[in-house]
Amino acid sequence: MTDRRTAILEASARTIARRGVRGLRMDELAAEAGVSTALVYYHFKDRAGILRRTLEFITDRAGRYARGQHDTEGPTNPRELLELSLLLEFQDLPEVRENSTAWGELRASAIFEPELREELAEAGAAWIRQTTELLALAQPAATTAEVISSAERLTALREGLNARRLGGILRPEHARELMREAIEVEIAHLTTRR
Amino acid sequence: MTDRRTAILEASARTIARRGVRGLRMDELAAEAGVSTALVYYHFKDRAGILRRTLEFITDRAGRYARGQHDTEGPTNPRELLELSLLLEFQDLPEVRENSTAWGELRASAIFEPELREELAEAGAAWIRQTTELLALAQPAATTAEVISSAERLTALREGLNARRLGGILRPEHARELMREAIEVEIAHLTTRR
DNA sequence: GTCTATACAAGGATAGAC
DNA sequence: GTCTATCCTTGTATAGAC
Repeated sequence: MTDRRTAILEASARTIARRGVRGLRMDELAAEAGVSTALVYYHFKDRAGILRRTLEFITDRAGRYARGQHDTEGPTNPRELLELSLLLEFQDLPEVRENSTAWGELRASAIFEPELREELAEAGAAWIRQTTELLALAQPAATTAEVISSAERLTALREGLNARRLGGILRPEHARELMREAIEVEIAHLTTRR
Repeated sequence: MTDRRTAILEASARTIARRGVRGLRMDELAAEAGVSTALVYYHFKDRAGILRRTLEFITDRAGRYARGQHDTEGPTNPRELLELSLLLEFQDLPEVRENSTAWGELRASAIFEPELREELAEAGAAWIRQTTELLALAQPAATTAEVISSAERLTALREGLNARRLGGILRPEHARELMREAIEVEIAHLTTRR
């Protein structure tokens, strides 16, 4: 593959997705990456360091992945782009699932690891921004404030549904369906308003 | 207070809310409860045991708390009861905050601790049931299927908003506002339908 | 940059007395 | 039921050679 550093980050995402943040062991991570534990420390200083960098890595990868989708599918209308972007996470592709599992784990653990919070807040804000833009395109008549509120609800719902799906108490198809309906409901709300 | 066993469970909820599941240390828990570590093991067998029982304890306490609210506020209409029940978690009372922080933590860790999943799924289902009932009362004309979907979205949104609030990237008042609007939007949706 | 070997701390769990 | 004392596994981190 690429350089060792990247290999370690990939291994970290994979391991976190499989065992959780609490279950991430430095030696296991090293083995997964095919390097020695010492090298992990050389590149990332300590455990907190890999966590921070892994969150960064996952965020970037999710962004790349989402952008890739948009390009492949060709130009479509805002409404369809919105669905595409909000439903992406619920696809049952291994890579997507790994990313969102790891993401969910890191998000949860950020509550008690202040170091991760800034990165996390930024990623969350970016999601809201992107959703707001697409919603505004889909429904130009609506107030900015209302569009933002809708975007906040949709992204928060997405995370809530994802948490349930990862917990195994909600099937992916059902999550997708609920998400799709929510988009419909919010757009209808923005339409009928005044 | 009551018996030691309960004291340990209370201490566990408190400690998980403060340090997270990952940060829960048997000796710290024991100290918090004012007992020896050995006693914790005597009552709960092992670490997984306290986690399981703490989840159970928190679920019960949340239920008691919610019911208490309803009684105190006196009989109101379904719509108001619905708001009350869905907004309860976002109040900034220490006890409520502790409960929902610990709950969020346990939910997140359940992904990797199958033992917790059953309990968790049941609690989630109970929330959906209760919300469905209140929604159906508030909007008797709607289809059962549609009401259930709305309830699923509202409860998932509640969890998503709560995760953000706990992560410190969403203020409680704003969470409440978004939740309140979501109820409005969903009820409007159920009304206009056919 | 990368490895082998190892020090060292932390934390889960139990034995045995009261 | 409850405590004191302690064991011992597991896991983080570093020293030092290549």
